[in-house]
Formats: sequence, structure tokens, C-alpha cells
Amino acid sequence: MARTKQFDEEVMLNNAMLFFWHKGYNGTSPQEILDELKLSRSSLYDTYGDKRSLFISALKRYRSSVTVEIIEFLASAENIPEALKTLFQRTKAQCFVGEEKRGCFMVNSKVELAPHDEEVAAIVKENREALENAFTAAIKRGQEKGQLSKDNPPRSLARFIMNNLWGLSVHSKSGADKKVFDDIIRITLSVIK
Amino acid sequence: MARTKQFDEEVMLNNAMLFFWHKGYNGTSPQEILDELKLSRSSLYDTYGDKRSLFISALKRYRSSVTVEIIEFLASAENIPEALKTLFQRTKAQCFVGEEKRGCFMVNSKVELAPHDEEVAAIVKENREALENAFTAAIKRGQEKGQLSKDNPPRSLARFIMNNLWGLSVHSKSGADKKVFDDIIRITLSVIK
DNA sequence: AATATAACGGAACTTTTGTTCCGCAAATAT
DNA sequence: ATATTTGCGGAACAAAAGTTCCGTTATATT
Repeated sequence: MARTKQFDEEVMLNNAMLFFWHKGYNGTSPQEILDELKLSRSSLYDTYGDKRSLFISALKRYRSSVTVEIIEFLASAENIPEALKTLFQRTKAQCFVGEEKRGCFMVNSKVELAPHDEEVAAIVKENREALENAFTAAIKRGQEKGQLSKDNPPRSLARFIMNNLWGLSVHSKSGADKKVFDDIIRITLSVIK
Repeated sequence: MARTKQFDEEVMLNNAMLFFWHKGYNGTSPQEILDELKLSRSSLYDTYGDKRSLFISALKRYRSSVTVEIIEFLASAENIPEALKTLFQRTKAQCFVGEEKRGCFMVNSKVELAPHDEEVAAIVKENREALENAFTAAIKRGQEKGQLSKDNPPRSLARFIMNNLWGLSVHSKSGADKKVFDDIIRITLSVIK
């Protein structure tokens, strides 16, 4: 009955996310998105609504892919210290793509927008809580298995871990080299052991 | 010979800094600055140059006031664990002004701009290095005085401390309550003791 | 093959952004 | 008091941002 889209909606949303990740919300113009995605203006507006809607969709997509992946990884981990180490190494790697200091899309977005956009603030908050719960559960299991020290409550440790993961995102924007990351990761992990 | 300015250049720069802190660089228009500072367009452009120059001046001002204050505080501290605790408490307090999730101006700025603006990247990098050196020196003194554990090299600990301070800035944008801050601060400080 | 429906290309338009410019006003130094 | 210089108010403007609209094109269904 009707013409089909000449692009994959999910792929394009992912590309838009990468671009917002790269340049931020206010730093990105519709024209740049069109050029980057090689999409026509009307296709973009018909499919995703206005710029802000597109951004919100991108942020939700991050939540349902990257965040979900971390949560599932933690939920299925047997060796918790090992799993945490892996997450820190991955974060370190993903903070940089080539020479670009990209940090984390969720961190970038909340720093730029959370104080002024209630919807962003809500997504960001839910994301934080979901991650905190996932870390808490994993750390609790690790403590019960005797893999982690019981010096601190699981939830406190979860918050501490997340604080350091997010700190790395900021460090990646600060011109810090990889050795800085290694120092931080080593000391952070030594706390929970 | 000539008319005098009807405003205090430093006070206005400080107000501009607070506004950029509040709304970010790309989120702030010249018009908003004029309204906020109650300044005429020509006064603003004559005094500070264009918007970007004003922003750079604001960032440098932060460097030479807030950062310098921290460095001097660390340099003159006798009781290092106490001094670090004070810095964390201050950071916690300054992350919020009323209900606003303001974070840290340097952190906000680097997350938004460092990857795309070389001058910002340079300021941010120098700021990081200066702070790292100040923390390193203070921690070294603390270790020599027997106030701090020698389990880790001073510079590694300095990086770890800064990572947690910056992490708090991100946490303030995430809808975390004060209890989250307290957990993080308690565990972070327990590492160095 | 015809038809209905949605996608696409791009013109067009409104607002906002970021800046410059000009004429008048005010204060200082003589 | 006057001349000189700088500051100020605001008009004006070019460019970009953000969005809408419309005519054409393609395709899935009948």
C-alpha cells in the first residue's frame, strides 16, 4: 500500500546517538544530523519528531542497550571481582575512540541537560538507580561467596564503584593519559577486595 | 579624559561565569547574558570580546580563584586527612545551590567542550595537572608525617582522590541524594587512612 | 496494472543567535 | 568650562537553527 523507508530506523537512531555523544545536544544542529545520517529533512522529522524527541529517543536507546548490557553482565557474573575489573577496563577503552575524548553518553547528557530538562533528569535518575541496584546485588553475591570484603555494605560499595566509573568519564575529558586510568582502577578495586 | 565603566569588570565576569556554570556554553545565548548581567550589548562586546572570549575568561577566572584556593588550602594544611575530608564536604555542598544540580564549572565545561575546543582542552588539562600536583604534594607530606598509609604512591592516591571528587560532580547531576554522597566520601577517605 | 498510502527532496519560513555599527552621553584631564 | 575620549543604548544585520509544507516518487496491496 505504501512506500517503504529507505533506511533502517534503528541504525539511524544509533548513528544519531553517536553524533549527540560526540557533539552534545546543544552543540548539534539538525543540519549536521542530516549530513551525518544522509537523511532527508522530512524523513528525519516524520520518523523521529523534532530534535529534542530524537535526542530523548537516543538517550533511551542507550539505556536499553548499553545500560542493560552492564546490568545483565553483572547479574550473570560468577566471579565478581573479575567482573568489576572487566567493567573498569571496558570503560577505560570506551572513553576513547581513537583520539576523541568521548566519555560516556549518559554522563555527557546529564552534565549538559539534567538541570534544565525534567525528562532527561528522570531518565538519568532511573538509569542511576537501576545501575546502583545491579551493582549492589552483584557485590552482595560477591560478599556472600567470600570473594569480596564485607567491610562496607553492598550499596555503599556500589555507589563508590559508580562514582569511580563516572570519574573516569570526566578524566577522559581532562587530557589524562592511560596511566592515570590505571592508577585509579587499581586503587578502586583494592577497596572492595 | 574619558568616561568610566558603570559596572565592575570583575564582578560582571564572575556573574557571567555563574551563568555559564548554570546553563553551559552552547546553552547560553548572548541575549541571556545581557539580561542576566543587565549590561548593554556594546559594553559586553567592548569589554570582553565575543561570547567565546567571555567564556574563556570565565574559565580562566575559575582556574585562578577556585582552583588556586584549593591548591593553597592543600599547601598550607597541617592535618592532611582532615583537609581532604573538608574538601569533600565542600565539594558536596557546592555541587548544589538550592535545588539546582550545578556540579563543578570546570567539569561541566570540559565535558561539553574539551573534545572540540583546543583552548578549553588546554586550560582543563593544565588545571588537572596543577591539582594533581597539589594533591600529590599534600598526600606525600601526610604520609611522611604518618597521617596517611603508605600503601600507595602519593600521585596514584592523588588521582584516585580527584576521580572521586569529579565523580561527585556527576552524581549531583544524576538525582542522587546526600546519603549517596556520604557513602562515597566515607569509603574514599577510608582508602587513604 | 491501478490505486492508495507513505517516503522523499527540497523550498520556504520564522526565530534566534551572534555580532557590528552609529549616534549620543558622560566623565576625566586640562 | 571645555575638549577629548570612552562608555552606553539600541538599531540593524547576516547567518544559522529549527521546523513546516508541498509536490513528486516509490512500493505494497488489491
